[in-house]
Amino acid sequence: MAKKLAESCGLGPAFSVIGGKWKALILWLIRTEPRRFGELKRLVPDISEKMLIQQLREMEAHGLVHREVFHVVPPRVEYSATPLGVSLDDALVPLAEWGKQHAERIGAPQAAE
Amino acid sequence: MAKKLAESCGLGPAFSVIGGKWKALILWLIRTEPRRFGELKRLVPDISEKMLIQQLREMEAHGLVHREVFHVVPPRVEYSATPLGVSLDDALVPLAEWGKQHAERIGAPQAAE
DNA sequence: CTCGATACTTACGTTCAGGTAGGTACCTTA
DNA sequence: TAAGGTACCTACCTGAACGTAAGTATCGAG
Repeated sequence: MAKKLAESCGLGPAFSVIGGKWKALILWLIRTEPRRFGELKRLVPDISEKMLIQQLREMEAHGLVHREVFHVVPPRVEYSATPLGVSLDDALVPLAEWGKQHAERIGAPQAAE
Repeated sequence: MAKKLAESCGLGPAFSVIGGKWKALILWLIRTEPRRFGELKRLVPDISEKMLIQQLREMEAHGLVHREVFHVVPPRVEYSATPLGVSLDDALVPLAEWGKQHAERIGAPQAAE
């Protein structure tokens, strides 16, 4: 299969883990500090709760995200980046830089601030 | 439209340009040397002709790929990476490295408590 | 005058990521 | 009793991405 080829450049595994519409953004947001579920919802208002949970669960299964539950009166759950998650985010930086530099040249679907 | 997301981390534009199943692989293949259409077909046997042409055209429109036609007896078309394409491929390298290093860990995701 | 090789093009079908809308369970405050 | 906040879960639906298969045009070889 072509997978051999794809894996030869390592992008296959990487994309399988940060691919999709939201994961990179979520990882970026929890990279510096733990975030609560509702906090992430507010930070990414366009995401549905279903997608948010789904992406978080997948990233947790991949070892990128740590989930910590506090059994307190109003439920409290915090998501944070694991070392693996941080390393992935680091690997994403050059790509993000490239995107920033060439955003205009591309018909960027990126909302300006 | 989602504004701010102050962390508009440039990944949007980047992903819009190398996202999808095949583009990164194609870029990788034409990065070092020009490749003919049929050659790419052979190098990526799992891709359909339709997808190959489609991805190449989109990348050409984004300025990542240069297309050169030779009006010869059996038609000959060569695709090569533009400087922009090369710069994108460079930005992809750390991600590819990450993918290589953690390929196995991802293949077998473990849920730890 | 058909065959194979080139590089596409087109119509149609399927799959799946992502979106919508509602519900659950718990506790607190009033 | 009811409203409101937390963090989820579930079924259903849509649309774009992706795939399949066939057709087009040109030419030289046989």
